[in-house]
Amino acid sequence: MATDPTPGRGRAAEAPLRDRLRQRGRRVTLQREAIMQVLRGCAGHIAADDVYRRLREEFPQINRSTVYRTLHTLEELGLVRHTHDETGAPRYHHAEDPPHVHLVCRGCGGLTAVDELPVLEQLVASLRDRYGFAADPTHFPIAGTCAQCRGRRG
Amino acid sequence: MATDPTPGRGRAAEAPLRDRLRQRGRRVTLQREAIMQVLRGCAGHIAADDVYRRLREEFPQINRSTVYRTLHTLEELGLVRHTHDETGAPRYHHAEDPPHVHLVCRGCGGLTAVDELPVLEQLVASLRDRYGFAADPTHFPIAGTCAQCRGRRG
DNA sequence: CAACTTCTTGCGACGTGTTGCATGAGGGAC
DNA sequence: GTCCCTCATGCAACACGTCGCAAGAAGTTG
Repeated sequence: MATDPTPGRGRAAEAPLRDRLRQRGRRVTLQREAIMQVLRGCAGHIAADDVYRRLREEFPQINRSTVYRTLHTLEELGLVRHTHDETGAPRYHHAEDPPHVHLVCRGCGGLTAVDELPVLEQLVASLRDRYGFAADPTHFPIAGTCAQCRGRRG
Repeated sequence: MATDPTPGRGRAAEAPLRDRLRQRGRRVTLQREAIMQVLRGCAGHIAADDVYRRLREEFPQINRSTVYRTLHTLEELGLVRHTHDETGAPRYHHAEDPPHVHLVCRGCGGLTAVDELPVLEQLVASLRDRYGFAADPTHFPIAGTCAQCRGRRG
């Protein structure tokens, strides 16, 4: 891939990737830049295979395992994170996306995003006090049954 | 459901399966009984594919998709449940196993089982009040970093 | 017990994710 | 620019999980 001349997404955004790769003795490759580009241009969460499919349109020779391995690498570098959807499948997102918790209904599959919940912070504090455990409650969703599905049958 | 008076694993334990299947117009098959038997004889959580592998020793002709479909069926009947491990992969267990939450460390993979945590109940109550959402905090683990891994690098 | 209905199973193919290995490319030294 | 070392990529094969379909079996009716 050539460098990106587009005005919308400035090339300055690519610096963190190059810097972090070099800091750790890893290499800067076209594939890594392209994959990071997809994550940057993606509003919410995205499945690894969707990243692969998007890239194939532009780079038909790119390999699935390169995409999967690169996502792990970018996560190690702290540029990308993943959470899990309602089935437990991984979903990737840019590391700077604001954190939030998902409530997922096992009846209808409905999703609710929760940005703030004081009790959640109390839970995190309690786990830190009792177990020395630094919890990240955004990594997995919280499963349950939504109001509508509760009303419907139980 | 009939109570099971057998101390070991008596055949009375099979009655709930047959009853529930018939109640819903589903059929009683050897495969279903064998799969339920594996879950009953399994202390903790088990991967679907491990159920399959165990059954193959006794029933070499059994098919992988039968096992997967049957686990879903047994879950519909309320006899089996699944949670998710630290990678998000499903883990099955007998429905009567006592519920608990898993803390999973993303550094070392270490697991801590939490039986009681008052703040967790407050969280469940809060989600019910604010969203009408009946949360099951045992379904997904809580990801984070354990005390040792925090000390090591962070 | 024989016929019939329809649920279940086994099979094959596919989707998503991982791994081992040979080839290819990044980047440092000169 | 060239050499060289090592990392990264592409490929092929595998592991786990799902789906559509035809054959088989559970259970019902007479």
